[in-house]
Amino acid sequence: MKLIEYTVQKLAMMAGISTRTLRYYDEIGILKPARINSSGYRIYGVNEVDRLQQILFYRELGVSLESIRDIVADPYFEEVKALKEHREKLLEKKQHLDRILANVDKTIAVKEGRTTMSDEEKFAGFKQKLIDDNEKKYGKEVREKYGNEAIEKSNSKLKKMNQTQYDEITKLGEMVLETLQAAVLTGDPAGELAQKAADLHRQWLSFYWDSYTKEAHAGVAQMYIDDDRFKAYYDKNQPGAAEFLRDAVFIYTGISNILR
Amino acid sequence: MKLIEYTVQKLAMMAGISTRTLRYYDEIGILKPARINSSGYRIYGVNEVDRLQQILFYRELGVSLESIRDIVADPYFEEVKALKEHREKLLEKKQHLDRILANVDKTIAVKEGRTTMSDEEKFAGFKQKLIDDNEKKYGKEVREKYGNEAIEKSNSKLKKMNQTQYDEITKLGEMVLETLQAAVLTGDPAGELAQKAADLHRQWLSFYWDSYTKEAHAGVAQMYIDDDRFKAYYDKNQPGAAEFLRDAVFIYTGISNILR
DNA sequence: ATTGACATTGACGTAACGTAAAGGTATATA
DNA sequence: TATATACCTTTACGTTACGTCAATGTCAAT
Repeated sequence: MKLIEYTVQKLAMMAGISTRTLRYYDEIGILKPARINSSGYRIYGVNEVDRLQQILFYRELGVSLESIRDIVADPYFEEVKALKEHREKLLEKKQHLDRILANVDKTIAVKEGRTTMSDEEKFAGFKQKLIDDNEKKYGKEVREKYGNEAIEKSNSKLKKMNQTQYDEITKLGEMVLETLQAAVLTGDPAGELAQKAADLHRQWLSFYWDSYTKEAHAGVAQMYIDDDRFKAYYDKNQPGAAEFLRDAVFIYTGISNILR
Repeated sequence: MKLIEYTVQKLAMMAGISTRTLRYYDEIGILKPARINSSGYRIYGVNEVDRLQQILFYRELGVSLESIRDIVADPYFEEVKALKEHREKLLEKKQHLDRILANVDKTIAVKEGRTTMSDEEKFAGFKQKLIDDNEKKYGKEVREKYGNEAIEKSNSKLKKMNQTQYDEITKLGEMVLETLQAAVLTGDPAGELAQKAADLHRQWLSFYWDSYTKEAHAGVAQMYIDDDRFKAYYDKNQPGAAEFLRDAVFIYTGISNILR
């Protein structure tokens, strides 16, 4: 069995990256060479090839190099599990592209006079970060407002979150919006769809909160009505959506009219 | 008809970007506000909404802001045509994701012991830029070596190339490689597949050259054999691929043995 | 010995913003 | 009218992930 080794140019060319990138990766400790030969050259082996592959998968998914380093250097890093997560995330990325493609198609239809489109709709597919950004910005304010101690601990939990979990939140946030939109059309906040939206909303919030309580959930939902920033956001696509979500959550939690 | 206007936060929130991004886009001239009100606030209108949408489509495709500015600011910019190009490029991006997904799937199979994979294969999907990078690096050298005057003009043509055309080259380069690999298996440089590879190769080169000549084409193919950089690159996946491509091109051009 | 390809380190620069400070403006409320 | 809050501005510094270049050492072929 011949031991295959690569210098920087060979590995870079094989992987489709620059030699500069390999040196940078050595420098920041994300991909160290197997050894340094007597001339001072970096020599990479099969283990480094496999790690570079993983790095490139994560990079493709937009993960920062710092995060990638923390992930792949973990002694408990499980390669196959990571690969399966890559797979999921890549499929989500494809769905994201589909949403943008749908946007392009609709925009073409608009320009050709076949249909119309709100200014909001023109940015469909570009806003997935918005909902969780809102929670990041206002979540603390909610907790201060409603004085729930369990929720106060959410900052430490948020910091432990890696990119994969972050993406999970993104997906959940989208599902909340989509389900909510469909549920509003039913007009029934106690109905199956509305209760599903409320449950998804709970799941989404649970990423930020160390522990979940129905009171806090209901409090957040009420804030959507009381606070024009949230109300405007949810109502932009569908008038009444914020109020509907509030009603659905009240029914879901069994808590209503207490917070007014 | 009420005239809709947006300040930075409203437009940014709607588009899923930051207010900082909008100010930056104003600064670099890619998206100027419709007007500045008496307080000095940026006010955007429907035209700016549409332009921002186009900017975000291009950004999604990885086009630099400088290029985007040149494209959208062109008086002859055709919106619908651009949208249709976005569509094509997005579909290609999906195909790129499919290649990476296939790579992930195969890598999982390897780790689970179901199949094997070369080091080269481990980077499938990450190398689309490599071939045209090679031409960029060595193309001028070829022209100096063979003294073809028509080819000397390729620098000016290359500079006029926009991102869409650049991506077109990428796609063609891939097709050359794929077709070449299949053709080598036939063992017949005069066969249909081999001649297709030679033709794709010609198309790819034609992006760089103002005018095509058979002599220059044959010269490049011969260089693949004479120059270890090219030979090593093409032979890495399949031993003999560089020589096979040389033979196929000689037959395609009807020029052989002249350049030796 | 010479030449060309490949390696090293060190260093500067860049694209595309994120973040923060200082200060002005708009709006609602007491 | 005063105050508080949200929003706006400009200025300026910092960050991430490299690209580019210079100076110099190493390897292999002639």
